[in-house]
Amino acid sequence: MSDAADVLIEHCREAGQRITGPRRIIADVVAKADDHPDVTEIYRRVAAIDPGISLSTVYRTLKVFAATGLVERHSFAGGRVRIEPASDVHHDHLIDTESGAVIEFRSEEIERLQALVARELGFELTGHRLVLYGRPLAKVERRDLKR
Amino acid sequence: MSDAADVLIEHCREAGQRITGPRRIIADVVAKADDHPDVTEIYRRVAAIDPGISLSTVYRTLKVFAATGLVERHSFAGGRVRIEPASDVHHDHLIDTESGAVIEFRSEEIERLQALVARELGFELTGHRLVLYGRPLAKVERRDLKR
DNA sequence: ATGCATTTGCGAATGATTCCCATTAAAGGA
DNA sequence: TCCTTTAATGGGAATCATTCGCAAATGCAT
Repeated sequence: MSDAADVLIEHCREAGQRITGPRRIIADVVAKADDHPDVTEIYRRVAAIDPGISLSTVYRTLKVFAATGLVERHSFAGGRVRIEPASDVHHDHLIDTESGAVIEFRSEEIERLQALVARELGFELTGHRLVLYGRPLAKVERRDLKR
Repeated sequence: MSDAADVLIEHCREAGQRITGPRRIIADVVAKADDHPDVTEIYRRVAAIDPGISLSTVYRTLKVFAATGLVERHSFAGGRVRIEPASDVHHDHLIDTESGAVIEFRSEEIERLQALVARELGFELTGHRLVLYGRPLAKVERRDLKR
């Protein structure tokens, strides 16, 4: 049981949620995940620890965790939702279109511009979702990397 | 049958696709849509013109149009795909979290920064998806709208 | 007009996610 | 520690969007 999982559990308790066996295990799996797994994959990992835990419970628990802000639910490419433990520092994602790998990044400038754009349109920015899709540059192409 | 629909049809023909009755109607409906309807909504509008057209055909045709670059398929909030006729000028979307309305916008600066960020990470930006979520500012709140 | 490959319609199939509900198990107090 | 209350669980059915399979219909080049 990792420290990060303990943090999840603790927040969960503070949110008035019961701390159950399944939730401990799901928290543990999610806390350890650094690869944005989908729900089915989380279910697999959970089932590897306790095969008795149902898919329904995984879905429900993830929803609870998400509502409490403990995990984020992304829907990158069409279809299934992918999960990542919430981190205090917000970040966006870049998807390697060749390997499917998910790279995290953060750009203060983009963040700032988004809020600005929203305000110009008459809105208070309450959230956003930015996903970049890119093809890895060959080494030779990187030579003229500016800035 | 609008001009825009004719353009769709023409491109479709150039792409080696057969121009059928259903496709004409779907092209017409899509070309007229300025509200990012989902597939079911398009089906409703199509069926209002020719009730014989099946939902499958709508799905298939939209996929063909999308593959040919004639329409874009977004998946904003969880679940269903939403359609919009492709325009030559790229834009992103802001969702009014209170009404669900979709507002289009374009920010050259954000576009530029995205490409820059991607390059810094070692990628050539091939696409992106940016959705802002915002709450409409009350009139009184807008008074100090900067810039 | 004719032949043939594409499309279509319709219903069944899929896949992800949610719902229902009887059973089980936390949490808090006696 | 032992109840009581109430939320959580398991598992299967239900839902929703989307895709498939295939026989019948229809564009389009000849």
